[in-house]
Amino acid sequence: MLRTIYLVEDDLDIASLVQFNLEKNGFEVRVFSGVAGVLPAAEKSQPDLFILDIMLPDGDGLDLSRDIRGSPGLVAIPIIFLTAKAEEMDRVLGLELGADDYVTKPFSPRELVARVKAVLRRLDQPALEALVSAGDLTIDPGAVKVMLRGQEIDLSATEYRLLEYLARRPGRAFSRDQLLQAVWQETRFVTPRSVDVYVRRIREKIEADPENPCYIVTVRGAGYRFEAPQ
Amino acid sequence: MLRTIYLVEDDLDIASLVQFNLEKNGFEVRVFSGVAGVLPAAEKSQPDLFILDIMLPDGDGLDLSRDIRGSPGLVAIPIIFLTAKAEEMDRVLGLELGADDYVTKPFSPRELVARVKAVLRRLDQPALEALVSAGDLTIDPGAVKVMLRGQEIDLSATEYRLLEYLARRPGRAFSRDQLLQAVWQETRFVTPRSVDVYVRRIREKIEADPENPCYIVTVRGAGYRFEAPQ
DNA sequence: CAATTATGTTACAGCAATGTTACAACCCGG
DNA sequence: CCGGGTTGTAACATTGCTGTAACATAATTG
Repeated sequence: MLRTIYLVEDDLDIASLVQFNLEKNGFEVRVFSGVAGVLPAAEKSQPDLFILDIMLPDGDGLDLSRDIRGSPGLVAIPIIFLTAKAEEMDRVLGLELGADDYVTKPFSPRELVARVKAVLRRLDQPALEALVSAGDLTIDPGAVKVMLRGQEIDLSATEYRLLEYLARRPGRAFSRDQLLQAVWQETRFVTPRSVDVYVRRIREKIEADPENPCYIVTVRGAGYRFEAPQ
Repeated sequence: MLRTIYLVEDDLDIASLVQFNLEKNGFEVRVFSGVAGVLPAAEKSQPDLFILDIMLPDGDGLDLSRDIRGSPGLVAIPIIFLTAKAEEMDRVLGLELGADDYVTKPFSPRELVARVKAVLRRLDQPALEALVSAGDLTIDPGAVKVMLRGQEIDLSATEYRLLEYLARRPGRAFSRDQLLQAVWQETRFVTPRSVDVYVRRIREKIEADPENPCYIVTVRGAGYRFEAPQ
């Protein structure tokens, strides 16, 4: 999907540099050299992201962002600020206008592109990032991290995916084949028995007593089920 | 259904920005600028979700969450934390306060709204497969689990399949051959008398008095029938 | 009431499902 | 190209399920 970015920047050197780099990365860029005209255009064409310089000849990027946040159709569109000085950055933070990120000049075009992608990626995946908790266990899908009583647990990629899949669907039993289908993408060359081995490995890491598991319980004849203990 | 969210945040700019965005998405928002008064109000009106800033003028959001988790009426209500720094996030996870998610400042209103929705959606996701109930007995086909007066009953795979088959068709009698056909796939090598044995085993596990069964009753000359007692 | 038939009950041998361990192939970063 | 970690499988161990037979008991019949 083609993403459109509104870049509001009066310095033409910077503007064309940024524009070039963003377009090279597959974004459509529309450049404004001042506050004027941004809001009406945005309300019409609904960009995917704003990059706002703070100091502009005909106004203030912060005021513009306030207008954006005040417009019902634009309130949710992410904003990245460009600031020349640290003090300005403090103002951005202080105002808590829902800035999604900020970059201080001088900046590298690559860094800015990376941040643009990060912000858009983050907004694409919000539902997947909510914490999953059960008993002493907390899974942070955003960080791809598992905590047990405050201690980080080291899991391999497959172990993590299997645990997350089960923990997101607590109380439901899944057959080995279902798990292979969901957690492994290629089910053809993988034995259902591999699931047993991975369940064992996870139990070793998260269960107080791996012989009497309370998180991933065996459902004889059916498969495995994740349970929130107690 | 109108969902009520308690927002505890001392920065009025942030609070009103969040309030505006949540209300725009159909939530009712009640704003508190500090810890004081939150708990009594919550115990009265039972909000659907808390959003807690961690640093507050008159206390600590973490302490407040501890109180929420300690109150019987509020223990299950989800909490999303607002944190200024990543280190604070680790504290949230480390303390095992049952956080459902966290958002670090600066955040975009859209992201926060998305996370609120994700948390609420996750909570009212019921088992996809409907429960089968009869008397003190509840069968959860999704979990492949049988509960008797709230206690989980341990059944073997065949015992479970037979009980589920009968319980889904209460009041109807089935011959041993019919049951073999339905519950066992291979009827050729199995004696009809095996059904008797399995009925006995199930009775031992679910009947108060296995000699006077009230769930699986014998229909002399015909087979067995499941009944909802009382 | 005895004979007959249907169902209940128990114990057990065989075996299928799962647990467990070790290992070879593989991948990936240094 | 080397070393550490990951991955999937095989092989063995173990658990407890499974179905049957044999006997016990209850219901039905004449």
